[in-house]
Amino acid sequence: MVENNSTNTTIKKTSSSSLSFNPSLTLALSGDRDHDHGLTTKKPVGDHVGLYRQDSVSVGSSLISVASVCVKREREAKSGESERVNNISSTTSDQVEDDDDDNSVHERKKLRLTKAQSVLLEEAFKHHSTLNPKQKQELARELKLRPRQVEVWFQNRRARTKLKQTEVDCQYLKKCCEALKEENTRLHKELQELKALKISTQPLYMQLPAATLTRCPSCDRSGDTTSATNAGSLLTMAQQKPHFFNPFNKPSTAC
DNA sequence: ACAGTCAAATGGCGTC
DNA sequence: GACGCCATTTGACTGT
Repeated sequence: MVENNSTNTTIKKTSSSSLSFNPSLTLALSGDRDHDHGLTTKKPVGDHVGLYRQDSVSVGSSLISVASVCVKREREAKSGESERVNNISSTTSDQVEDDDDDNSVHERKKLRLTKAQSVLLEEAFKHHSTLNPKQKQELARELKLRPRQVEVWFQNRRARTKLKQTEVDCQYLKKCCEALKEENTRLHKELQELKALKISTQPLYMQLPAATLTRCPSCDRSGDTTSATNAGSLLTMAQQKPHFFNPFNKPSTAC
């Protein structure tokens, strides 16, 4: 994929040797970079840059013409550079698609959309996050871009939206996690308090460490208090007093 | 000069 | 086969 980047044409000598690039693609002048980060380029640009300083681009139908005019003027400004560029850039988007693969030069020059193009694409995205072929063609025609470029822009835009949503979800889950941790800590504390309370009211033999409470040989019930996972089961086990096997007692008296 | 960021573009893969 | 999604690459640009 190769684009006719006017910025490069102005600044980089490499573009002069790449006039066989697909000239139908529109590229933002360096002056348009301010739509990305609110900053202007520090590089020198051509005389036609001023044409693109349209910070107050309106949305809606007028946008289309704004974008088209920008693109058209950009191309007109480049008319002196290459006759071929001029010829093809004045063609329709259908023709734009034709030379997708035929250029032997496949340097990957990156397109920078103009602000108007970006705004129009954003507007379109607000209405539908995906485009049907007809919409794509139409949008591409309005923007003087190849349909594939419009398609790619929408794909990347969807990816950005998804990423943003993932970040929002992540933040929400983090908050949930924090809340659950707090709740868990609180419940643990409560459990300890209940255990302490329970033990202090139990008979002496029931306060023996779990290790000393072995399996009752006669009824095969466990006396291991570690299996009691909550205060309720603790209570149950306490009520089943005969099944706690005290090794200090004679087996016959265990149960 | 270099690292970091953003976004256009590519290629692979799955789905319809 | 066209299309969308995803991971990745790559070029343009900024900040230090």
